[in-house]
Amino acid sequence: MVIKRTIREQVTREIRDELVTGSFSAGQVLREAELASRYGVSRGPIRDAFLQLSQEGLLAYQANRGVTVRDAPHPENRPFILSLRTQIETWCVTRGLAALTDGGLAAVELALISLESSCRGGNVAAIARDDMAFHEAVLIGCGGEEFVQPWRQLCSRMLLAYTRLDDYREVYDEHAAILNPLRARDAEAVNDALRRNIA
Amino acid sequence: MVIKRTIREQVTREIRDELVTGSFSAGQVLREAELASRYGVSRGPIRDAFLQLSQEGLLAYQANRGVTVRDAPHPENRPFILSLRTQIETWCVTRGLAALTDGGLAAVELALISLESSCRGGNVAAIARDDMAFHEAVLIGCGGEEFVQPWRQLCSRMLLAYTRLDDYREVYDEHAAILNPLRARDAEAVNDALRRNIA
DNA sequence: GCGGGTTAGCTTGTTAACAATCCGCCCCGC
DNA sequence: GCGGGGCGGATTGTTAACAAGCTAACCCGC
Repeated sequence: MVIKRTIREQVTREIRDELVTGSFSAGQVLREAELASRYGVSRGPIRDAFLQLSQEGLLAYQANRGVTVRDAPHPENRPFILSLRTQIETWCVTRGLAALTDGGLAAVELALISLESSCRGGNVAAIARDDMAFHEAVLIGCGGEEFVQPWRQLCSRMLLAYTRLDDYREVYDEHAAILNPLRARDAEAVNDALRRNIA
Repeated sequence: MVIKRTIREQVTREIRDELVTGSFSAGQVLREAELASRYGVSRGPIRDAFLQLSQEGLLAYQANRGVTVRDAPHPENRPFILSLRTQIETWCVTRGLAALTDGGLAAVELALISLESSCRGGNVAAIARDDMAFHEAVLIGCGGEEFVQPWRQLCSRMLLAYTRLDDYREVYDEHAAILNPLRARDAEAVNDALRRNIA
């Protein structure tokens, strides 16, 4: 089944992937018209994507002057950002794991399958996307919908420094280690695995 | 001096104010055309505003089905959200207060003046706006630009439950109590005042 | 009466043209 | 040579028309 998406969503995802894989260099100015012709669409959806990616922290927006590619968070700040991210995930698990439904668990399992396939393929952008999607599935499964948006914002800019891709196998293993205690509803074990994966 | 802004920014602010003051009820569907004619602009900027406010967590966006007004965070989650917010602010102060420039301090002072005026006027939306602007000025003054966006996302949805407005005077006093130790570059005292204000 | 398909309308998504703004360059006066 | 004003190209901001999708009411067969 091919998922029908709006052009804005496709374009946003394309640009985000290019940003994560480093196709654009930090500080570079992105022109609406250029990307519009590259993707074969009009400037409207490109503008929407720029606006959204600015909110995600990947682009910096200035009125009448376009958007520039942002840099990864300052190295000094990264541990703190990861700490906030960890707190959100573990807090949601602690509070909501007991209420995880079979459907929620299935969503996490699907995310892991997709991640495995991406790791095999070695596509950096896909791995980064599936990595986040996995954690997001855990969050939502544990009733943390409220935290998805701020959580995503904390994560996305860190993706500009997504460097742990020397060993794809390890990425998969770490997430598999999260899924197992999840099945057993063992919150403490899940949180330990989460901390190991994020840190 | 009248600040020249783009229509999108004006409209975004107007709608945000209406959301904060409760002009729209949670769950209500907002129609692009209706707001466009109300503000006398075309649908374009309204769409942009919807997209941005969805990212801020005030609206829920569904493709082809428009946006609905979101509710304030679940009461159970609020203390944790406030905790995250407090951590960001105090961490930035601890790390960056020493580097606060005179210009940065002046920005905070200006924000306090604006807040005082809004408290006098009793305009809820303006108070909420200036309240956030004050904290944002502190963040930026302490070199926390990197955290402004996630911080803002944590705050904005809490504004849907902005209920401490029975005593405007107290709002002002609490912020004045933050500014004083800021002048003296006393990080610990600033953080204490911040915690008292946020909690 | 009831269920399913169809259609009409309303709403959002996309496009391309037009307006406003910005930036760099050149020219002119000094 | 140097600084300021303004001109021109390029880019973003806004608009209105058009396309696509969803919703709900209606009709028809059973």
